[in-house]
Amino acid sequence: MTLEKLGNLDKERKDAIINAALMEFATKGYDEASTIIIAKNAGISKGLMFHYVNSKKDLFLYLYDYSLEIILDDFWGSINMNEKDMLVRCRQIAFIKMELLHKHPQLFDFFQAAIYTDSQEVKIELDKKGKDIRGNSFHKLFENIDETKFKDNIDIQKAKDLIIWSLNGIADMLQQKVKGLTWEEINYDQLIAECDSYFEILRKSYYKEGGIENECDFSK
Amino acid sequence: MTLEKLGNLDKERKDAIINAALMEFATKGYDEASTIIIAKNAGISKGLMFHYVNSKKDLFLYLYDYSLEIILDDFWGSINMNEKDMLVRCRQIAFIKMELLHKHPQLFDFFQAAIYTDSQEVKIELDKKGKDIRGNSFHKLFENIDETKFKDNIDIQKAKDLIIWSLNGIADMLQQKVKGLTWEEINYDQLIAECDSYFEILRKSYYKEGGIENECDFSK
DNA sequence: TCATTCATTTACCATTTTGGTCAATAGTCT
DNA sequence: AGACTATTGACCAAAATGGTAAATGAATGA
Repeated sequence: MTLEKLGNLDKERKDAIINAALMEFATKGYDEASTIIIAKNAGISKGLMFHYVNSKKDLFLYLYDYSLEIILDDFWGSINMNEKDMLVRCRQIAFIKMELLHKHPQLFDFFQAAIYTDSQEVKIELDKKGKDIRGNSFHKLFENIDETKFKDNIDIQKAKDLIIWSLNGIADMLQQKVKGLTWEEINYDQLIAECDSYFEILRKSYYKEGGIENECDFSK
Repeated sequence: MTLEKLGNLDKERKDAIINAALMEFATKGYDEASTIIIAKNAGISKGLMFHYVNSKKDLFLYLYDYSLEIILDDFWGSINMNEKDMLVRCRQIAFIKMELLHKHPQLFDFFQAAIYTDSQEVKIELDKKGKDIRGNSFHKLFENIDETKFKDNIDIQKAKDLIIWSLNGIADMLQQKVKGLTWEEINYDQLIAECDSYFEILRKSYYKEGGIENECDFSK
């Protein structure tokens, strides 16, 4: 979804509209979101806003693509896919996710609202896009992993699953601890330490013993 | 939240109202749900429905308590808390959850809608109740666990966390596989086998070696 | 048969809110 | 001044909402 008129705007106004819309949709959901409030918070009249965006629906879908692009670009720009150690990559993912959450809190809030919206008007098209992402991006995350590090007596694919699920848990925990805090209030070192202690256990659990210290580099 | 008038009704009509309301709220969310549709699907007029339930809000909160009670009773009635083996208990939880999902699909759908509703009208009271449950019930789930089975060189609490997160993943996987299928279409044995292969890995990963066969009883 | 009481319906309401439009205005450049 | 664009805000038709209360129907009892 592209909005020509909005795209050719000075950055300031464009951002004002986008931010106002993100916030409104994030807090109220699609149906309850009011176009007049968006316009007001963007500092323009409703009439002008509808001059830039053809309809509420288009604006919403535009925001979805826009947010997704920013987040995904940021994500794939941050992650080092040369790292073949599954656990180190997981560690990266956990922290990148946390950082993204802090860098773009509105975007994440918007996404949560977008995903759980019931509105028939946008749900179908949202589902379509969602499927693509989960299909495309997710399994890319764990491609090219060095499987020789895993213990021999376990099913490696299933072990990977378990690690991914554990990663989800760790990331959620991080997210909860960080929620609402400012960047300065966070004790980053402590967070890293706690996080690493979990990965340490995962390593002991799923990797072969020996050759640990030198092979597995936990530095970022 | 109790609704006197509704409680003193013949079961048939009461159920009709409850089911109609559950479905409507589940599919549309609180705000979008229409009282007239609920009444119609329950086979009565709107006027009569408002004679039984004072307001839309009361009906919604009543359903929340009602659903929760049914599910929790069923859950705690099914689980064997004498089982001290963490992994066996997890296995129980996974399957009970799956069974509950099949027994009361409407209730789960309703809950999902209820939890993710944005409506200011009910959100506050919902949050209140939600906190109680997570605080009370959840940590009860993993009380009284035999910790001697865990490996000595790892932090047991963290290992428990990792197992719980893995359980979440396993349960979600089960849920997805079972979604939409009828009870007969499900290859239960295969599901159990797959599930157990994950728990097998978890056992190898987090428990001490030896004494496995006889100590860990995977029969239900 | 009539009256009373209950269950139920139906017509109605007051209000709110919505996304979207368009004629009028203000501002800017030549 | 005149031409052109950017911007406003009053206005709309329509829907749909939760809730009410008078009217109707059914059942009971004398």
